[in-house]
Formats: sequence, C-alpha cells, structure tokens
Amino acid sequence: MPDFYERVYEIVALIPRGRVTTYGAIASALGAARSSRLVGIAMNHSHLTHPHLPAHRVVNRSGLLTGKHHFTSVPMQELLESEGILVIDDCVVDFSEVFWQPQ
DNA sequence: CACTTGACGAGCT
DNA sequence: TAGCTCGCCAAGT
Repeated sequence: MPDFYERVYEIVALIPRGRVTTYGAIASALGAARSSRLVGIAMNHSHLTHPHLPAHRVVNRSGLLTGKHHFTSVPMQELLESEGILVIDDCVVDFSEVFWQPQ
C-alpha cells in the first residue's frame, strides 16, 4: 500500500480534463473520509514533489477555489477556464455538473 | 521537544 | 442561516 500522499497524487492525476473533484472526495476514495485536511496538505507540497499534477482541478466541497493563492505563475481560474470550466467569483459554475467522483 | 498552523468537511448550536 | 467545534496529521517555528 503506497504512501497516503502518493495515493492522493495518483487520484489527482486521474481527474479528466474539464472536470474537477474535491478534497473530501479524494479522502473518501482513499478510505480516510475524515482526513480531507491531509489532502490539502498533500496538494500544498505537490508543487514540489509532483509539479506536473493538475492541482487546479481540486477545489473544496462548495466549488470554491480555496487554493488559488498557491498558484503564483498561472492563475488557477485561467487554467480551469482554458479547460471549459467557468469560474465566477472564485467559484466553479455548475459545480455539480463538472464534479468528478474518484473511482 | 511542545505548540501552532493549515489547498477541508461534517455535525452541532 | 451563520458561526463554532472537532477530527485528522504533516510541517514549520
């Protein structure tokens, strides 16, 4: 069984283009439903260990771009909109429509 | 080594 | 409806 972090990165890497998922959904998929914060911490470090990861496709449960301040080079909103995901006021539009449940 | 701080979220008041 | 508490645990101070 791989490290928790590795499994988080594994799932994030599976998120289809133009779709998003949540920290809690990832935690649940790993069997650690109450450890959603750990997913956030994992993502916080992902830019160092796994720079290629589509971290912009991970938002909080209400579709809010809580991690946007960690995207210094290219704005998170710009990355999402380039994939066809509308973002208004730091919030994903039609969040339930583009939500992707980790499998 | 002890304490604080989070890319979170569910449940309670 | 909105705010508060707690679980979770890696990292930083």
